[in-house]
Amino acid sequence: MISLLTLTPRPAYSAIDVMRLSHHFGRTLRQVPAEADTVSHQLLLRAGLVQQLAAGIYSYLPLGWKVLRKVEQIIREEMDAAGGQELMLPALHPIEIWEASGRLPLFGGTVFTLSDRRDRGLVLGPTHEEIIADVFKRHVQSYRDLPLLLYQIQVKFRDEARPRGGLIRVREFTMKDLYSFDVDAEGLDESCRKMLQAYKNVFDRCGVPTVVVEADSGAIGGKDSWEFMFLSDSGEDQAVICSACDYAANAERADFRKPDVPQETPKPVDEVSTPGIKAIDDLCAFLGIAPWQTLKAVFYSADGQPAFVAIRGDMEVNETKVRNALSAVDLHLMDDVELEQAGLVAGYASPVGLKNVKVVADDAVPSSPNLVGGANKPDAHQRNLNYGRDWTADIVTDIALAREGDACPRCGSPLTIQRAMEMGHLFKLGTIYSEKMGATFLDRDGVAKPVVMGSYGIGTGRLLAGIVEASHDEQGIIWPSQLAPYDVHLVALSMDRPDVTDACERLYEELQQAGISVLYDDRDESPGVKFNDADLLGMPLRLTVSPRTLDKGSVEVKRRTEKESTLVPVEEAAARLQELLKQP
RNA sequence: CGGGGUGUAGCUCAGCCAGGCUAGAGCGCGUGGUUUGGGACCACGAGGUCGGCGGUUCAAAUCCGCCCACCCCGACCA
Repeated sequence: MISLLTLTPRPAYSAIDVMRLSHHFGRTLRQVPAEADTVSHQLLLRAGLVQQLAAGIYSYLPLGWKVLRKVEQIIREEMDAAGGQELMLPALHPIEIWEASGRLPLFGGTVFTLSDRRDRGLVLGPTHEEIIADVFKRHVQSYRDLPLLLYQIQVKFRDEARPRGGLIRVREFTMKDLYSFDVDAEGLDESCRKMLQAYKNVFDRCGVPTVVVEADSGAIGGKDSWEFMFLSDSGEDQAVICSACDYAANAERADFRKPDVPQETPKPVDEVSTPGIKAIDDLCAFLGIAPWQTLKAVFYSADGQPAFVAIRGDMEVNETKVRNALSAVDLHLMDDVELEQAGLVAGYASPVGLKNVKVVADDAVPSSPNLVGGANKPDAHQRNLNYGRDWTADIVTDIALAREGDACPRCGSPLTIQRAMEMGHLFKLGTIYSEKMGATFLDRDGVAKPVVMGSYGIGTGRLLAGIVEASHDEQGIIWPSQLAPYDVHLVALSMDRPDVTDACERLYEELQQAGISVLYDDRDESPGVKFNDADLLGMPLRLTVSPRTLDKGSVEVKRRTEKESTLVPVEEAAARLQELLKQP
């Protein structure tokens, strides 16, 4: 064994030791920056992990980057364990590939587009299904090559209408996307199961509690999709969760049992004067009836076409369901101008006798007799409207929004609604991309078939925000030990005391020799500053060395998660820390 | 895109309504000194196109107009 003394002295150019806080880049903030609203955003800024450049565009500073890389490493390990193979795809895409898939309009304005010097159209990739399908089709010909799981961890760009919440919703973001390729639906099921487990592992290892919910697949497409949701008030999504069984869904997608209404024989239609009465509540009060006895009309513009949406008065419209029912990209409530152009009278509209307007009715409407609806003229309503007899819809399907207290579609117990952050999303794409992109393989019988695809994403920056949301206290971040930038925060009190600095230097070396990473606060700061920074930065263990502890031949060890500290003899400190690091 | 809010020093903000000296405070930063177990103290100091452009005025951080940026709610969104 070579003695340490025989090693060449450190060359001068490596003299900056960045694990000493005096040299470490990035500073802590005492005050909360005004722009930060959510807890994670505040802590990420205060601890000096990230810095904002523009709306939804962030720099990662050394400490934040270190953690992000650990997050990526966990993801990488779980993807590899599931049989995934990592590759790297371009961020810059020729616009033609997006035109080929026909998906550009679906993304609308959220795709960043640009031109090269020859005026060719390019896209800053918002996601990579098209690109991976292209890679696939050039390399895979046979069913023997399947199943196949390919993934990438890289930057993507989406010009979000509204970035928000620090890292929760950004415009330039790093995302892990894994794409699965299978011969058939059963294969896809299996790949999807693998990913469900892999995702569960990732979030468990990151210390973020998640629930799996049924989701809407939006612009990514496909038949089924699930989201991993972290229930948090800082989230921008709403999760509908059954209070009794395991039903859980994104509010965009959630179903519920609609209350049955008494069946009665249809009565004759009868017009009633309702001056100034427009809202359902007013109508009910005026006529002395309940909301479920009314028919509510809501007007949307769906890709520029007027749509009349009819739903019973005791329910609200779920716009995502309407959008899906109409296969529309853009859906918005009609404004006054659009209403007038379509010849509709807000507050008194009725589907009866309506022409040239697409009518969508909720599926509870046909079984709800004798409803009160508008008369298609001001200040009047009609009683006893009956679906089938008086009017029909172009589409009858579920378009109702699940609300707090509604009955679970599975067990009938009350549903709860909670704010949530979408941590991961799994899509069963099927063959929609492979057909458009010509990604086929030859099956056992030599027949070319479109490959069955799945896509599975995790936003790494958002996950970082979720980790901080899930693990912090009043004082700052509490890193799960597997993600902490350093294992130990070494705090020297009284830097002017040689016994303190000597002990710290020895411990600093000794711990590193033992494979423990150390952030050493060697600054000439007061104890309060150092302790507060240690709490804010959130390393799992704090090791304090001061004249007071050295008088007892000891140093002080404290877990970030605990209030109390313990004195440990200096010579036992390294062993003790090592032991503590092994226990979660 | 609709609604609301905010732009003054690295950060948090006051000053603006009621125009008027070299534009302020706290924190942070630099120098020197005193301190040292939960964001210490003293002294001195550096640091500002008052978001931008235009207008009104003898005079604009302050009043008016246009624009831009950022934040929040909604729409939209993986």
